[in-house]
Amino acid sequence: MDVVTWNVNSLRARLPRVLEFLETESPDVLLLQETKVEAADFPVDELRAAGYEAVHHSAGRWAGVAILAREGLALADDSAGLPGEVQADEARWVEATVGGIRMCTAYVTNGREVGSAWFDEKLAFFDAMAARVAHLRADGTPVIVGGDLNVTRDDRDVYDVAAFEGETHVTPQERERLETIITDGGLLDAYRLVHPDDQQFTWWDYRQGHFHRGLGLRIDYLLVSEALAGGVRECGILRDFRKGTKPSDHAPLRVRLDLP
DNA sequence: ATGTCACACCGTGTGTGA
Repeated sequence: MDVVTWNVNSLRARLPRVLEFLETESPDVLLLQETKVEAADFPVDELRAAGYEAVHHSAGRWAGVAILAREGLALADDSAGLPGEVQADEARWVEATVGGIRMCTAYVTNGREVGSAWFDEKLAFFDAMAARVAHLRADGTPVIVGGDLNVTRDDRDVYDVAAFEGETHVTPQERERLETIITDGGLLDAYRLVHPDDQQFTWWDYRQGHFHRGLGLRIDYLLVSEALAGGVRECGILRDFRKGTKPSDHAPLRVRLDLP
């Protein structure tokens, strides 16, 4: 099974690239973040024409998450929102079951400035995520949590640690919470599982030619239950989709796994 | 160099969020 996570930075603006992706890569499941679309405007028909069913949690011009599954795969028991999240109207979490796996996707709050109310909201969102994945673990259902978690796991995931001194995405508070999500959820970071020593990024600022200069962060993740980890064959970042016409500032991240 | 992008708004630029 191929599962991909991709922050598309507006599904309407990115629809041509998303349809291109579905056509050329034909993932089984595509987890989307920052769809930035009203629920009534979600492109259900275009995606169905491409052979994909969707569930989504949409809140208009900001945030928004969705799960796409290839036709023929049952996309069941979808649930929008994260229990315990502070801003329940922001559309940052949705989950559904596909192929016996509980697929969860998150678009974590940016946090803006360390110490701000937005930063506190970000830490609270991580805490709610940890509680949710612990609950799912207790249920015994295999889980994949994918999304833009807006935090680097460690310094290898940052192009220049000095450039991020005092900034969000690199603080111990954020990183400790990511580790707690991984530990409490019984999860593994699929990219690190396959690439224990590499430095590759999933996001590059649009400005200053950062992509072409190789200046990015690894802030998008696919976290898989331990029960699935043995089946992981491949995990990689599809950098080509950060190139070309009107790209997102994030590249898709894909895991290929054999189901237990 | 806060240098890009996307969205809303009666709009042909400005504010907001990333």
